[in-house]
Amino acid sequence: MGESPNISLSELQIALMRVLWARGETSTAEVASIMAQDRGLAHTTVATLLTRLEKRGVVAQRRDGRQLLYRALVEESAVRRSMVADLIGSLFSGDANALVAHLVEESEIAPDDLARIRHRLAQGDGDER
Amino acid sequence: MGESPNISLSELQIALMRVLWARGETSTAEVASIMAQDRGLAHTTVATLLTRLEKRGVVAQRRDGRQLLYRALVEESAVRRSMVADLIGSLFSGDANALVAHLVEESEIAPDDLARIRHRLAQGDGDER
DNA sequence: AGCGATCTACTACAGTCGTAGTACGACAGC
DNA sequence: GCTGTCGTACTACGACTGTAGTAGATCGCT
Repeated sequence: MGESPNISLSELQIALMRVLWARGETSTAEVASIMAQDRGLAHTTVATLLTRLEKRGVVAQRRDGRQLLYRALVEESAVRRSMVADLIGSLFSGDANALVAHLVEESEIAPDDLARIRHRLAQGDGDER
Repeated sequence: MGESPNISLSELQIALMRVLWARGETSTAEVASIMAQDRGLAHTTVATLLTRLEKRGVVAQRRDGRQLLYRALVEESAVRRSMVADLIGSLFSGDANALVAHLVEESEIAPDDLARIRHRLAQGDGDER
């Protein structure tokens, strides 16, 4: 079964998805107005992007009157999983720890945060929100 | 001055770079034979890839007789920095800690590793600022 | 000197991406 | 009912990628 071995999206595509992830089923117009606001994209551009994502199977499209409503078919976590794995595979020789080490070395996170994260995960464990 | 705000490379390009990073100045033939071995690429393909990287300014080319020798102009750490930052920016809303949390949640690293990494970095400390 | 092996340079081509215009159908207001 | 508006569908186009073939220069060997 299973889909989604390799869901890699561009920055822009992720921005689109982010809207769908946040609002669930969303009309082209709505997505377009957000993207227009955020980065001045023409709404035909957004429509094009969305149909492409649909053709790719990462979103589903449903018609409502003459509008199209889009809904994400992949979850954000799946995309994260896939893209992070790709990055680790290509840039860190598959070693996730090396990525964390890199983050600390580049001061993207403070060493203390590691402890904090660890605690948070250790106790709050049954996450799911 | 300054170069390198955004050095984003594809998986394949990284594979090429990896060779250059590992061996320093390397002839097309050498890179090509490695890539042929690793993923069956024709060596004209590799040559094309290398010239493209050169045009992009990420590697430098030097002629030795009729051969071309290539050398990386960007360091692996710079690419890591840039690509990891991009990923965090687009997929984790700029929150590096969220990336680490993701790694632990997806069991890409064990919680204990965080402590281990922290220790390693704490003592070997090369913190810069 | 000629021939084959090498190597680079140039060209090709399909696929994706970012970006958007144009064409056309439908709906709402006058 | 006609007209402007809104929305989708189709087309476009240049850049970049992955992939490689062909042409042409060269070098070494017999």
